[in-house]
Amino acid sequence: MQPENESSGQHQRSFIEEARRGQIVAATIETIAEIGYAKASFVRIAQRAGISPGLITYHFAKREELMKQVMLTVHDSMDRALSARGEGAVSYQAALRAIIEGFVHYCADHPAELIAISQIASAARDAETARTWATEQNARTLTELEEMFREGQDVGDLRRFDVRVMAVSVLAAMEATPAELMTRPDTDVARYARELADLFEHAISA
Amino acid sequence: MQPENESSGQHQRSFIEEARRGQIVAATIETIAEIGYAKASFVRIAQRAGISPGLITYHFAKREELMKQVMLTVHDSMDRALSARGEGAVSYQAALRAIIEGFVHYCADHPAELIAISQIASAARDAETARTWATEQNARTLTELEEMFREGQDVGDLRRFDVRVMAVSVLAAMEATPAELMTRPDTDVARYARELADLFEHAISA
Amino acid sequence: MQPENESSGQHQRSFIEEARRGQIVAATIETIAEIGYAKASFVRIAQRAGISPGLITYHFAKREELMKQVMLTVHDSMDRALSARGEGAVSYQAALRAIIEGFVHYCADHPAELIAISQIASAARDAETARTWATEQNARTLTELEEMFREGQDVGDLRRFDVRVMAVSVLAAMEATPAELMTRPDTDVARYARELADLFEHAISA
Amino acid sequence: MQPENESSGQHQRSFIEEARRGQIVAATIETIAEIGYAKASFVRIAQRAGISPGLITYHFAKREELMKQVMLTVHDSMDRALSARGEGAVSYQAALRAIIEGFVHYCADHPAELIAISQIASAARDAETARTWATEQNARTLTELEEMFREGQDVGDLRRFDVRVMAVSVLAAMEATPAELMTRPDTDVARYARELADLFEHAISA
DNA sequence: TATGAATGAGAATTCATTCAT
DNA sequence: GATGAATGAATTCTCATTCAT
Repeated sequence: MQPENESSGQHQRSFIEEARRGQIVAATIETIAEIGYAKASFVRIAQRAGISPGLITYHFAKREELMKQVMLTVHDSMDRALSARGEGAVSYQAALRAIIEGFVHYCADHPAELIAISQIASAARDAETARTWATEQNARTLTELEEMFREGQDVGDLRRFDVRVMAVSVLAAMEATPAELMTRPDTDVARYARELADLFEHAISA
Repeated sequence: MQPENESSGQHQRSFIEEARRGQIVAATIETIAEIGYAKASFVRIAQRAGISPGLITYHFAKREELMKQVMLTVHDSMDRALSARGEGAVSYQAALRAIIEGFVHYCADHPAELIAISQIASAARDAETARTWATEQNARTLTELEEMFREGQDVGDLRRFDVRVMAVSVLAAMEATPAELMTRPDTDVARYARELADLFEHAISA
Repeated sequence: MQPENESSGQHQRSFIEEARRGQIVAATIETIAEIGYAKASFVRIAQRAGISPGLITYHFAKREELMKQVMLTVHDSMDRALSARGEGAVSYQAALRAIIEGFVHYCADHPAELIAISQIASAARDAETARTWATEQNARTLTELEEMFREGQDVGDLRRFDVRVMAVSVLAAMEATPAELMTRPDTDVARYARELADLFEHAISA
Repeated sequence: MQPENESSGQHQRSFIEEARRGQIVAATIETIAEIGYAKASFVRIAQRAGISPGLITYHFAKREELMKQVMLTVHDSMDRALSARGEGAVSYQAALRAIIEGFVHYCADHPAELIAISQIASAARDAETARTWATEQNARTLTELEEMFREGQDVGDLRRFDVRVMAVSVLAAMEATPAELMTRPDTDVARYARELADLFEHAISA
């Protein structure tokens, strides 16, 4: 059992512990990407990490905790990557383009991460909290997109359309990217990103 | 001995056998929709169908085969529903609209089916062939869409865009529908369908 | 998974199922008696019963259920043995004597059963419900003894003493019997029973 | 290397070592009393003591040794408490009363200790030697009681009864006290002690 | 055809104990 | 003396699949 600080909740982690957790998370991502969530047992993950299965439980009290950490880690990494691009967009069209192109490029650069979180998100087994978190995260993203579209409509930059439908479709199209890039590894990523942004630029503009 | 239900042998099925298979498939769909793929064990499915677990194996040599049959059955049902609407479209825009609206309405009318196939498609456990088949089916659908778009561009009805990106996005947006309808049960389906079609009409038109 | 009838709760058991359950309960009693509760794993119990460990889970959904069934089975057997003796006691002293002597003789005849339930009752692991049930059963027994003593006092047959203390002590003394008989296998059981009854006859009589 | 803490070697313990052992024993008692023997892992005990799990093994070569030390410590504490009361008993009845009342009051004053040793005594896991020692200790106590009763009978102060049965029953009734006090926290301890002593005074007197 | 008892190969999880630091 | 990361064996439980009936 891990010395989880019951009171405050967080338990100050040592350097070595943080490193192990990172290593385990990385091994989990790779394993899921390679053999799929359902076959990604602790034994398999541990083999890849070169540790004993028990050590995973030592660092992550439950399988759920590990999976949630994978989610958090990947989303965090993605957020950092996207926020860099998002700065300084001069129009609603440009802002959406930044989001879409940023996401596509992130997918191209981190395929395993994307596969992992998508599989965890749709896994039924020992991923309840991770899935819940992902759902909430998704809801937040949708709300932000809706808000952006609504603003654009209010100032007259965007045509009148159902902002919810648009937001859902944009997100769906972005999330289809990893599978597409995996299916067709020769895809010209920059072009794909540009075309996807073009598509929705036409869809939102008057 | 069992009926050989593999590819080559094919084995002419009796009426009662066909009926049982249909019953089992239906019970599988309901079970997955209700408790999720991971918990949909043979015992659970058999309970719902009112039969013994052994009988499932008798009719479907492997779990995979059952799941693949679920996929085939649902897609077949969906194809029949869509082809009815698709007839007599007078433009590429109208044809796409027929597909999109048909799909959305199908989702609203058959939620369990959609949940089932989406869970099977993203399950790694004992769904290899089903997933492979779904992937191929997806590829066929994409190709058809691409072809349609290309024709529209060639005759000058549609603007120049990357037909692959468009096809992937259309499919992704459609497949996001079931989750959206589940999350927001009060959605006005007809309006959602119309708006989604509008979106892509703007995206493809010059 | 076992076809546990969720609605009514009970699930009509077949003859063969009942037989297996009985066999597993018997093997559990023997195993606990021999190597102790904590070492009585499913593997050990199954070995003794000559079945596979999985079969135990098949018949008893949780370890707890098995342990509770052991409790119920033993108490039921004991009740049948005691009620035979209890009939026709002509005084409060005689009634208590019947209980005490009956219990002691049962201990002598079924040592393994007694060891098993005592270990389960004091086990912390996967015996929550069984322990709870035993506690309640104990409480009921104590209440019955108290009631009997109170009546005897009211009619003037018994001296005035704290009925609770007496009930607790009688029960404790009886439950100490199995360990004593185990420690000293040469004990003259009939004499032991008689002496124990004598002891409490002196204790309760004026 | 560790301090040899086995029988023969014995190893003169330093002050700090003695202090640590005492601290660990105390933490063990508290932990078992609070969460039960089965859940009282080294990690839990160490948390309560504010030390690392490894340190427990450092001071107690095996888990068994720790549990035995708990037994020894509690019994020692109890012996000191009882011997104070036992001085100056002027009759066999008075001597027995001193023992019984002393024990009951000790139970009321040190509930955690009693819970701990009773759980250890009935635990099968890693408590073999502790249990063995407790059994022997019990045997010694029984022998002393028997001896006392025999003397009383020889001088004619006590009636003729089976001294073994009486000793076993007295001990059993005493050992039932902690559970009773736990079940009924409002019990008047002094009264309970007096009544229990009364009970056996009647049982042994002519 | 159909049953359902039985198997056996995993799965996650727990934890005393070890050992490099 | 003390730490705490790491191990590895053991545990219960799940379930597709088999097979005697």
